[in-house]
Amino acid sequence: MVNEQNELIKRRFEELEEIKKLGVNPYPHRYDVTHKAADLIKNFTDPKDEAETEARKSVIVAIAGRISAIRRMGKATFCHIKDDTDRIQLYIKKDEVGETPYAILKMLDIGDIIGVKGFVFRTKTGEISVHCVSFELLTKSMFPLPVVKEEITETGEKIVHDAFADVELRYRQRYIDLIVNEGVKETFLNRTKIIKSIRSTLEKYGFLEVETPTLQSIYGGANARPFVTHHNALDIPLYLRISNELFLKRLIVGGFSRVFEFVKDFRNEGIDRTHNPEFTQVEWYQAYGDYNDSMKLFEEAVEQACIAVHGGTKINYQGTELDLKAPWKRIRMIDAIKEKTGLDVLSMKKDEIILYMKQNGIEFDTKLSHSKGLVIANLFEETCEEDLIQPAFVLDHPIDTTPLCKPLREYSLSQLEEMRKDPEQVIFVERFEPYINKWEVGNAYTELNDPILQRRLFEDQVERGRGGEEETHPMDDDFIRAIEVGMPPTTGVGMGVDRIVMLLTNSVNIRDVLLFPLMKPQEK
RNA sequence: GGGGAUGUAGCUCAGGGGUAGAGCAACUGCCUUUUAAGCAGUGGGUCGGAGGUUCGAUUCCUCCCAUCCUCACCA
Repeated sequence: MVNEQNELIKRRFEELEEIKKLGVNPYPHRYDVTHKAADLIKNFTDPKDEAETEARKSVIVAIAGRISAIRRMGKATFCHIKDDTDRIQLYIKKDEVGETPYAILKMLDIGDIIGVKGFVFRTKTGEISVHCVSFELLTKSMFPLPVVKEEITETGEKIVHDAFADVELRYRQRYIDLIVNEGVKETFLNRTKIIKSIRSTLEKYGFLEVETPTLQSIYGGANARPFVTHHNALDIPLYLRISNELFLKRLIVGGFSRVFEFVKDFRNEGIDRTHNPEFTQVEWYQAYGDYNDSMKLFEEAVEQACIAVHGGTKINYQGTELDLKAPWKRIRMIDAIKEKTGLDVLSMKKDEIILYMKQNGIEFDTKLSHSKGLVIANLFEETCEEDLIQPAFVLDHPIDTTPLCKPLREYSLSQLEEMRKDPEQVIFVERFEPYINKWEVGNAYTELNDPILQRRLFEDQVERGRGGEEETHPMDDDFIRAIEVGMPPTTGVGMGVDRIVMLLTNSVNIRDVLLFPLMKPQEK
């Protein structure tokens, strides 16, 4: 916000007027850039002799960027400009650029964008620099930027002085954060690399990128509270998607055999280090495959993304060594519980499991106590998740945890009917959740394509919703019709892109990997 | 939602019941190979907001706001 009263800003307005008086447009239309800072530095070689030094002076480059530091020494000035590749030092002499340009130079500030022409040389102190023959103001900056200084010690260590550290301002004014803070831009370059890599892995296997609605009249595909909005012309409520799962499955019904989509999902829930109300997932669906196929593709996509960013599969996340090399460990949920607690939950009654949890001080959600499957899932989360550091797939979840997944293939049809009638029997489904560093980084199924069972599971969800559970799946008749038309055997995956990016960029907070994380609006 | 921490100049921070201080940035002057440039000087703050206690509050108290950490919720 420009506060006219601020002395520093007032000063810049005065300078702007003086610059205009000198006949200079502080906001010209274009500039021909011939080189980038990183290339100039990378390609520089020291001249062999005097003659070559002289010859170099006629090799003129044009470069543009934002002034990040300026050192005036009377009739000569050094400054650093930053373009999108690197920063480079400029050397400008009064008797070479002329009286008026030098007067303009005196009025330039950190933050202004300039274009310069000159030749590349190495200074006495060894820094590759551009010796300017002319320069042009390209954009006057009216807002004083934080001044971040870098010091290179004798040992080559880089010390950053007075970094722009206020996290709130960094997130709210990301443009400033990107300009002045070292490493921020790199995180987002890596984010793009990761997404590109995942996309290319999927395309390698013939997946087609598609687009499905963000505004939905029935939300679904996950258990979460949605954002509600309203369409004026139709006078109906609409929901921002919590998932695109049901639409991608409709496309499989429609005859696409492999589809994927990177999407923003919106969930009206709490905000913390790993949750933002809007977040990015990539979901993919593969006809004729099962969850084993999805596991292979998932671990390959993450492994490749890691290689794209780090050149290898080993990373250090906040002090934890992780190896993302495929294949990852696979473990059934009930085996994980047995490994950790020694319990064989299948042979225990629901109430025995609950009693065990109470006796052992294990956090227990009483809202879920009506179902043995949910109690088992609850026990798993409270006891096993904390050990899932290295990448692992946790397989075969209780059916009550999701209405969209197919039961294990080992059950016969009649067996399933029997099991449904007995509340002490738990039906498991072909679902897996990949874990890295204790985080769920995705969710996948052998997709349910039995329309009768699908309808029944939705009805169960609606029933549970009436019973007080807050986040149950709504009925979606059109989706059931699509399943009735016939969806081939299919497997599908959702991957939490933001969490993958956090892991691969060593970021502590999801906000560090979102360019513009949600912030409360500011007063005034 | 509970607990803890923080909020002082454009930035990074110190201070502390008597209306504020440093470094960088800004401004003036000197300086034609400097680099956290240097030297000399100058200006800049309703100390997050609202109340209260007090002769007096930026400092103590209460409430509010924002941010961070943490727990809960969100599988």
